Amino acid sequence: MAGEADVAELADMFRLLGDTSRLRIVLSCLDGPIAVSDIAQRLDLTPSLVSHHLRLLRAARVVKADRQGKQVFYAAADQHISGVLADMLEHIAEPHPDAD
Amino acid sequence: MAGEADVAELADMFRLLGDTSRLRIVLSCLDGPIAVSDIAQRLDLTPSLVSHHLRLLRAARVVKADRQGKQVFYAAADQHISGVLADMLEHIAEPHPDAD
DNA sequence: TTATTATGTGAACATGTGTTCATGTATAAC
DNA sequence: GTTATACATGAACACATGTTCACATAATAA
Repeated sequence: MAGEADVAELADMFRLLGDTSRLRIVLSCLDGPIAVSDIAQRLDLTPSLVSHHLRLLRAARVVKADRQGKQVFYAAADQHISGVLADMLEHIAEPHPDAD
Repeated sequence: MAGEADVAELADMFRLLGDTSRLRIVLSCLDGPIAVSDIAQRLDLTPSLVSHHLRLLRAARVVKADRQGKQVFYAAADQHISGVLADMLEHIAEPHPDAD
């Protein structure tokens, strides 16, 4: 169903979304292009930390950068990201018949 | 868009899928119910390791267990999981105009 | 009961990684 | 040129976590 190389890349993508700070950054980028400093202020994180995370997210093509003067605006790279998040939110929202 | 508690649970789910071994285990469960020992053999992992991972996956309701005699069969918990994996695979499969 | 198979679990180690801090680079205004 | 702002980056620390090993539990068979 999925090749060996795909599995590694898949895991990389999910691992990126598996951190709270990074996930919040991605969610902030879903609404539209937003500058690094605005993300930092909105999430109460240091600009340094946000930049570190954005570098990883950009390398994995989760977000794309767009420089405008001194500021750099980041936005979600494509629709699949929001699709993944929507599906996962549905999974969480599902009622649990607490079967253990 | 997403509450603070949801973000934490979302991140937990993605972190689980962010490990290669665990992701392969989940993928093995997509085809249908499969026993622990079969997963271990198919993926060349120790049954102990598979069991450790399955415990986490079951706790997060990614997979569900079904005991049948000595064996325990695991399967994907719901459709959202496969949906998430499909979307993420599409994201990876997308052509990259190598813009850095 | 004992023996065997299948799975679960706790501890310990090794490795990965998120965060902070200090510093560096880019762009704009003066 | 200098100064200020916005962002990026490298090192170092602290912590989380995947894996292994030894052992425990569940279920079947003799």
